[in-house]
Amino acid sequence: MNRIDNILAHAERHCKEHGARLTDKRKRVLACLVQSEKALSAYELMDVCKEQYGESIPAMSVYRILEFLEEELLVHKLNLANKYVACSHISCNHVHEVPQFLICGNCSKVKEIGIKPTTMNDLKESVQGAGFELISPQLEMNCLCKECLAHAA
Amino acid sequence: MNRIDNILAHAERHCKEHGARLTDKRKRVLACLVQSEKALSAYELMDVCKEQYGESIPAMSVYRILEFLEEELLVHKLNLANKYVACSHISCNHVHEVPQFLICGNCSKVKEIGIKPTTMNDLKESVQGAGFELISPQLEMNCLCKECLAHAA
DNA sequence: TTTGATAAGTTATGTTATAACATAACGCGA
DNA sequence: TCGCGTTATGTTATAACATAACTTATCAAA
Repeated sequence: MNRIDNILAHAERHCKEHGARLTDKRKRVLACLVQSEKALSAYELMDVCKEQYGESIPAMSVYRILEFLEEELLVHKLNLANKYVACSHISCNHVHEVPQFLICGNCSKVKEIGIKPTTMNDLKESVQGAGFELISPQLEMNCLCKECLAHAA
Repeated sequence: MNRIDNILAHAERHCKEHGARLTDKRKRVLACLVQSEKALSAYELMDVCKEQYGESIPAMSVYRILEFLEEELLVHKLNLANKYVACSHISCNHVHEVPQFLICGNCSKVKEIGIKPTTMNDLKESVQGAGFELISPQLEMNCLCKECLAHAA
């Protein structure tokens, strides 16, 4: 059983546990995202599905499927880039913390990292000091990955 | 001389210093942003200019003007919200640091805050540990402001 | 006053996202 | 297994955000 199938199996089990249905289309969209290893827009995802599975899913459906996958925590939306990325912890069984994302501005590669709780707390304090409350401590940061940095240099 | 005029005067001086022209339209767009005290999309800005000055500026021009104002560091683009906000330090004379933004997801109010250098360094370390390099340490965070929190409660 | 550069106008189009309504598939109790 | 409600998907239209490419106007310096 390869990596992708393993992840999909986990995803399926995760959905079943609370009566959500990971249909074929949903599975296919998720599979595309997992394979791509980088963030894709809904429309890019449409194209990839078409290429990989010869099946065209209308844009509207892709958005709905992404919405579903987000609710299931199988996919994250990156608001900075208006793209979507598979959660990198699908096959870990632990409940994962709020993710922080590093997005390569050049190739859309995404890395999900954890941030030290103390750093996060410092941030929260600054925010509260300013009279705001973090809705979601999901930080997204514009970066360059090593490879693109090397190319640029 | 009121607050807005004061800011505009500073902006004008700032532009003059290196030969950039703060034209009437640019000044008007900036004035709208400063007055609004919250983030506006390019199209909202169009509407506000129309209301406030009875002048309609085509969307295309608004985008170009925003681009100019960004280069002059008079305006920041918030990628998280696809909106634009006036820099809150126009009339300070000090060179300002990279800003961090708190964006109220409900009313688009924006607060520009500084983050402790130590916190920022912690972040940078985490990022580098993951093989990425921050392009811009301009963080944008989805928040709720006090007022909206109170309303919601 | 010509000229060259910058700014603004105009039109077309690309990209991301949602609304609104129709149809299909699925799953459960009668 | 039939009917029915729920959920998923299809379809079409349109909103919202953004850029490209080309034209015209304005301004300031030679």
